[in-house]
Amino acid sequence: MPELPEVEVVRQSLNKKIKQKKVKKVIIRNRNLRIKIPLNFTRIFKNQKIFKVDRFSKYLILHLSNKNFCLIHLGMSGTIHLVNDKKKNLITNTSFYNSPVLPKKHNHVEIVFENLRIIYNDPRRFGFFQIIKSLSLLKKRFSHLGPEPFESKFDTNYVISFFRNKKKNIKNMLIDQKFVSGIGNIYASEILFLCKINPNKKVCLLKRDDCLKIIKNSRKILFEAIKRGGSSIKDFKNTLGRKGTFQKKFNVYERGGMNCKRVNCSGIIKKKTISNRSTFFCNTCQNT
DNA sequence: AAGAGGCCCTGATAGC
DNA sequence: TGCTATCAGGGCCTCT
Repeated sequence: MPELPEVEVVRQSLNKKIKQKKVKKVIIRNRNLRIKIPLNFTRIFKNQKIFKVDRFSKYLILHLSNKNFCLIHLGMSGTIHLVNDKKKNLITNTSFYNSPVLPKKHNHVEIVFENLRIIYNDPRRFGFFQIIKSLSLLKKRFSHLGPEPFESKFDTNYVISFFRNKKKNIKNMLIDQKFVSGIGNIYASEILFLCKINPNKKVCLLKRDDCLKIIKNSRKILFEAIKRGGSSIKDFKNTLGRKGTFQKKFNVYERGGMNCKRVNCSGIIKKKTISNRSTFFCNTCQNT
């Protein structure tokens, strides 16, 4: 579910709440995630301070005072809930996907602090926790990933040379984390709409100007999405939880059959499955 | 060897 | 009301 902007919103919220806090204990409710939580997992956290909460791409990184790093990936359905233990069961000012009511099913991990705990919930179990022992191993862990859109390394030279001789379509390329990290299925469609590039276009056919637009609009979309607290697709019944509002700004995603929002364009938004992922685009202004 | 497709898993929704 | 089929924001593995 979460792409870079949603993970960043969670990071900001977590960092605010648990930075410099000492872990009292970790409770494993269900070890079964994409990577099974190891038996020694709780021991590594015991009495450690969380230096800070970082992020790379769609991965959260907890910096522990014993120099270990804890990666958290939310997969498709992972959510992190902050619970204020002082006021029993009241969820505090929460991070991104929180509902004001604590989920009863699919809680996997609880990290307990003084008067506060975070609860990881994940119905589909595509997310995971992973301990990384050192900074060099952390770098190694991410070595297969391309730069984030915001990095200066993600420039025209990089994009042009990456696209050379590649027959992949641009939609699949944008969600390929080896090319660029953090863009997922929603934002790929939104970025290409701003670029006026057809998602089926083979990347080797893109011009220098197209590459420039891709860089510019990737940054623009992700930046705007973060600013608006991310995108919330499914509307939960509870309305008190804090949600993102960027879904209101979608030009194409989930707008199949509707009119194109671009001024002076009379096109209709099409939904097309590309490599088993739904893709949305305007059949008129994204015709190149 | 690049690129497409299947699969991991549960829940919500649509259609009968 | 209850069945079945389809789909969902990620990433890894396998096959061609």
